[in-house]
Formats: sequence, structure tokens, C-alpha cells
Amino acid sequence: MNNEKLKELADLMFPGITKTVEDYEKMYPERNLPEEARVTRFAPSPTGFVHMGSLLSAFEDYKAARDTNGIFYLRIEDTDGKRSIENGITGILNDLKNFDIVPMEGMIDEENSTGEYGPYIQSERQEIYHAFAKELVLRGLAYPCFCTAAELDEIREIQELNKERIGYYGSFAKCRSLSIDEAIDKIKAGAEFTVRLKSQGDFNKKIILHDEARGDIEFPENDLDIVLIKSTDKLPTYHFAHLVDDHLMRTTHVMRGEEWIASFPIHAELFKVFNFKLPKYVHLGIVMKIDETGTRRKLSKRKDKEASVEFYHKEGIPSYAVKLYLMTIANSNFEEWLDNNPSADLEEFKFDFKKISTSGSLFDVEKLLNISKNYLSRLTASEIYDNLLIWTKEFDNEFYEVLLNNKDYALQVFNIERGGVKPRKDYTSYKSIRNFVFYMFDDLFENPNYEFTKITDKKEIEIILNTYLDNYMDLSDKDTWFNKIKEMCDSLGYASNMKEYKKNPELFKGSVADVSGVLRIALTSLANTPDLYLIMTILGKEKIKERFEKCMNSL
RNA sequence: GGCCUGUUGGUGAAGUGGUUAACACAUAGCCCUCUCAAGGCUACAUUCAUGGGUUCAAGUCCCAUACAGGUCACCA
Repeated sequence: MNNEKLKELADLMFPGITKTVEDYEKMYPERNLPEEARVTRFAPSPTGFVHMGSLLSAFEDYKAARDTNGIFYLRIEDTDGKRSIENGITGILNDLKNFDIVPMEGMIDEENSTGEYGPYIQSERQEIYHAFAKELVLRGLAYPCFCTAAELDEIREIQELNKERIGYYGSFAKCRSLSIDEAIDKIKAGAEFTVRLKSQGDFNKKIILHDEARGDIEFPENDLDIVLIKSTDKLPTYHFAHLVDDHLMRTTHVMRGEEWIASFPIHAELFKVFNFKLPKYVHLGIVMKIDETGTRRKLSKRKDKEASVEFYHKEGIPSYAVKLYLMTIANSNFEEWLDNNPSADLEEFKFDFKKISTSGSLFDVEKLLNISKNYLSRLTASEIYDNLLIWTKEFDNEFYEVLLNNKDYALQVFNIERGGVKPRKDYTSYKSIRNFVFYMFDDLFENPNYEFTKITDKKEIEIILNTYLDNYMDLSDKDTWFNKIKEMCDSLGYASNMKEYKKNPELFKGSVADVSGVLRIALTSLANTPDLYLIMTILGKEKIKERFEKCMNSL
């Protein structure tokens, strides 16, 4: 009799739902994968972009699956309208692709997906959730709740006042004790309702849950009658969707932010109620920053520009460098591995849950720049050229035109001190390159600001430049080039040998360093540049002469 | 307030009862050198949030406290 009543209630709550949990179990059987293969997922809301924290977790999910020839899939969690934007999935897919993270299954654009475990977008899984919820109602393990927001507030206020645990549980769960008939009547009368779990847990009992990175964690059992299905849109809450989706999609490893640790007991109860195998969980540390007031806090996508992936794109930091950096955060032994295997593919590194940092780490832009610098130093001139062309096209049109029209010349410039075991390391980003090479291009060298420091006397500068042009310019090879400069130093009263100069500086007007400095500044406007000889050979004699004259005219 | 997580140098961290407490970034100095960038060398935690305890031995185990973070939504 009770069963009949429950059936009436369930049918009333979920009209038109005919499939059962068992039906879905058959539709989505266990995956045919080797034992060790991990199935992971990235499950964002369709907000149009991913930020650093979620990029990190997507990357970790991807690696965890890849390492075991498992499956990494993309599921879209759009049960909260506020978090969804137009074309939000495309934006996420693009951001991921930028970092070579391509899901093997799941959503591939705004509407379509691949894989046998779909739909991969929660708004299209409505009847599946309802079937699961309906079964719970039939088993007397879920019930309709008619409490309004105001009533819920009231309950919480009472609890706060009495210093009791906050939440919808036990005797505070008013609708839990409603009779089936009462519930049926209310629904028939058109009352709005949520569906709540009738928790079987006991807060005074302990359960131990295992986290792959943190080990065992002890909690009180869950006794909260949490909402399973929301009233207005009839969509599931995160908790319920997590159960249904991750079970049916046969996820083996759930990797998520540590803000979810607290709801671990809820999820454990949900899986237990259905007698489903609990997936393995990894709760990741949160990426933090230090803000203006000196306090540590979670990197926020609203407040912090460095939280968005777009920021690095704009700054011209290669996505591969960002990836390397994220990897150093993700697994603490990665840097050492990279040192030992500098040319190995990232794919060869095996991700280890035990090495995941569990304390929130500060996002260190300095370190990122260092990684970026090292990465850029290993690229070939033509790789630099190609990538820089793409970057400047979007962010620096003037430079873009110059590069486009002087490809061969630009390649020579980018090749300065590149290659070999000790490549030059000065570019930190694509954006920074212009500042290191502008003087090599006339179009970018229109109004130089000459930084003479050591030798500043106009007459002396003119003497040095003219003497060089008239008698000592020889670019045939580096040694003769430098010997000529030394000769000139001797003839003009400057020390040609730095060691001697350092011993007795008073014997000379200055040193070869000062003289070279004048040549360098006249040529490039800068006191610090890469190898002068290389710069001169690339510019050529005519241009050198032109530059010196331009400089002398400006004095 | 309840529950949970975390706390090793300026930063990221290694560390699972016995080490001079790795390594990397940053910083400083020296060397190399025509100037830079690199590179090489050196320095940088008498001490692992604090206080107790267990032990021959504790960053590592136990207990308290402090601080930081999370969570207690019909948000994820």
C-alpha cells in the first residue's frame, strides 16, 4: 500500500519519466578499457573562457588520462543559467586547444559531441537525472520539499541563534516528515517543490574517505537532506549531477578544487545509496596570489588580470611556457625531470597524484617569465619569426609590417647568438622582443634617444666615430675586427687591454670598453646590446656610416 | 559557530624517525668579458607557525594553540 502511494507521488513528481536507473545502466555500460586506464573529465560552466586555476586542473586531468591511455572528456555544466554565455563552449575549447589540450570525447562545439556516453551537456540530460531521482522517491529515499527561501532563512536564523549546526537536517527538515498523502495533495494543488535526499547518515558517526593526494580524511557522516533537483528549472544540483554523470560516464578519477572537500561526505552517501562504485578523488590546491594589502587569496578571474589565459596571450608569453609552468605547479618533481630530459616531449613525463601540491600555491609570474625566457632561447630563428609574426599581427601592427617586409633580414637578427649550447637568453616574451631588436630596423629607429654615459663629450665622440669610419672599420672576421678597434684605442690614448686598464686606469683616457660603447651607442642608441661585431655585420658598412652620421647630427 | 584542509627561506618546493634541510625562481657578490643577456662560482632557513609530549633520535609521530583558506545555497 505504501508502495502504491510512493508510486503515485513519484509519478506526480516526475511525470513522463519511464526509463529506470537500470535502463541507463544498460545504456552506458562499463567502459572497455584496461584496468589501469583512467577516465577523467573537465567539467566547466560555459563561461566562454578558462582561467588559470581551471586550466591547471584541465591539464592535470588530461595528463592523468593520457599517461594511462585512458579517456579525458569534456562535459559542460550548464545547470546554472548565470554562468552561461553565448558561444561559451567554443571559447573554452579554443582556450584548451591553445595549450594542446584536446578532449578525446565530449563536446566538440556548441552543439555536437563525440563519444558513447552523452549527452555531454547537462541541460540535455534532464530525464536521466529525473529517472535517478524518481527511483530514490520510489525507494523512500527522497522527498519533495515545499519550503520557501524565507522558511529556509528562518530555519538558519534559529540555528544560529541557538548555536546549532546550520543546515536542513533531522528535525529541521520539516518536509521530511510530511506524509505521502500531504505531499501528494500539495503537488496536486500546484505547489512548487524541490527534491531532497532523505539522508540516512548520522552526524555522530565517522567515515573515512580517501583522497589520492592527501590520504585518508575523517568526516562525520552526511546527514543533510540536500537538494537533488531544483524547483524552478527542475535541473539537478552539482551534487546530484556529479553522481549521475560521473557514474554513467564511467569516470574513474575526479580531480577538482579543494573547495569540494567539504561536500565529499555528501557525494559518498549519494554513491552509496545507489550502490555505485565511488570514483577516486583528487582535491587540488588552489592557485593564490598576494594582493595589494599583502594577504594571500585565491586568484580571482574577476579581479586579477593574470588569472585569465588571455592575459598571457596579450603579453606574448608562449602557451607552451605557461604549460611548463603549470606543470611545475602540478607535480613538484617536474622541474627536476625537465632538467634531466631537456629535449624530451612533455608526454613522456608521468603524472603522479602523490606529487600534487595540496597547499594552495602562489602564482609566481617571475618564475613563469624565467621559464618563458629559457623556452624562447631554445627556439630557432625561424620559429621565433613565425610566432612573432602571429603575435604582432594581433598586437603590434607597425612591427608586423616591418617583419613581413624584411623576412630574411629579420631571421639574421633573431639568429644573433642563437643556437649552440649557450644560446642568448634575453627575450622573455614575444612582446619583449621589439625592445631588444628595434635598432636593427630603420623603420623602428626614427627618433632614437642616445644614452651616452662614459664618454659624453661631443668632440671626442666625433673623433672616435670618424676615426673608426676612416681607418679602422674591417668586418672580415671577428678577430681582425676587434684587433682594429684595439689598434684605434692605442692610437687615441685608450687602453686596448682591460686588465692593464684596471690596474692603472689613470694612465689612459679610458678603455676599449668605453670606445666600443661609443660605437655601440652611436649605432643602436643603447649602452647594452648583444655582440657588436654581429650587429655590425648584419647592418653592413653603408648602414653603419649612415647611423654614425645620424648620431653625430643629433648631438 | 560546526566540519574540513593547509602552514618548511622573499617565492615554488624536496623531505614518509637518524641528511651539512635537496632543487628551482628571485636577490647579492665574484669570475668570464667590448657592454648586456647568459654561463661558472659563492652567499642566502642554527631551523621547518607556536607550545608541550613520545623517542637514544622529530620538519617527519601525538596533543593543544595560533594563523590562513574552504564549506555549511534551489552556485558550481
